Amino acid sequence: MRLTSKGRYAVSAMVDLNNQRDQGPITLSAISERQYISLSYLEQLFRRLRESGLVNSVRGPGGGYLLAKDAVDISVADIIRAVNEPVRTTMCENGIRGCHRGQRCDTHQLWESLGLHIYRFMDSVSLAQVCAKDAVLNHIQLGDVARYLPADPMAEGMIKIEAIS
Amino acid sequence: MRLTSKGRYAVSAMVDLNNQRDQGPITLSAISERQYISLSYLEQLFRRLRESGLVNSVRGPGGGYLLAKDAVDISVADIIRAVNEPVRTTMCENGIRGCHRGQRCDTHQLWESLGLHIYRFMDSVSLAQVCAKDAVLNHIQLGDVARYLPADPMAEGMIKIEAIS
DNA sequence: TTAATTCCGACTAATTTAGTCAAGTATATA
DNA sequence: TATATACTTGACTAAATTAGTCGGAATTAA
Repeated sequence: MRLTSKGRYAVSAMVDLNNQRDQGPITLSAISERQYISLSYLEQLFRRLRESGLVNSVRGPGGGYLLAKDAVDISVADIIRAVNEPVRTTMCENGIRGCHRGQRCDTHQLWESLGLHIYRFMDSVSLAQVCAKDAVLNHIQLGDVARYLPADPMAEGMIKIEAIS
Repeated sequence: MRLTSKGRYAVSAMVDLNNQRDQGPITLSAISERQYISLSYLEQLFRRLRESGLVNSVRGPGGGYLLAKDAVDISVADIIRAVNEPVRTTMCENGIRGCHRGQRCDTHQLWESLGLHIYRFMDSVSLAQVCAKDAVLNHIQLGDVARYLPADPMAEGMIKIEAIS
């Protein structure tokens, strides 16, 4: 999980796309103007968003981009994952096994787990939640981070998140 | 909040430091060997960790680094924040007000809020939690992400996290 | 005094981010 | 059909960040 301004750009663009979803296909130049992101850079980002199945494209005049699914089914993590390269594991050559110099990297699983947590958290925030607050309050309330649940509750213990205020 | 392998290195080093805390000051070369991080790069990272008050240094032979506070009082976010440059806000020139070209950047507060969430989550995981599981299971259980609370519960609503399994 | 070790600044290389450019291809519409 | 619109693609560049390297200076235990 990488978190840089690249992901920020992508999230901003997707928010824009969803906010304008009644207008039919949205052109990148329109997004470019509203979000102050260069058209060419948006082209790069949307190539990836399309390849990840998050947006559909319509070519020709009147064309543009549309969300491929409902905003409640798109998480912030989906968007960030789409535009980022897969994380380069600098410390470990292979995946979860066999770390470099033939020795076990004893912090590998540790970071894997921590990364998983962050990932799940980001996956718990949907584009719809982000957009709703953007439109209404321009601000996300903590209480709206609905549920933060592991894919298999039995596997690793389970956390319940409740808004209590 | 930026999340790259730089932060990973720093967290790994801090985990190592805490795991060896009974041994007195720990030299960077020892950490370098155990964690496969170059000594010079560790020097860069520890300069920042020291400036942020997360570690104390002891110079001269027998010297090295020690955690400046108890591991329960150091969050993963503290560590990552320490080694990273302050985030460059590419889209907005000033802080929370006055975005570029004189116009209001309508996704600024949005991302501020989302970033705040991620931040708080990372702040809820302490080095001690990370280390405990590293030593025993080499794995963090979800149920151990103890509390995820805003600094001022009244300000923005409040979330309670409970392990329920 | 000597060796171990942190401290510090300047430098470099690799990678990623951000952005440009110059072509294409598809298609609605005049 | 012609044309303008808009996506698609690949190659390229510049800036920033990451991940180091290097050489020395300061500190201090032995």
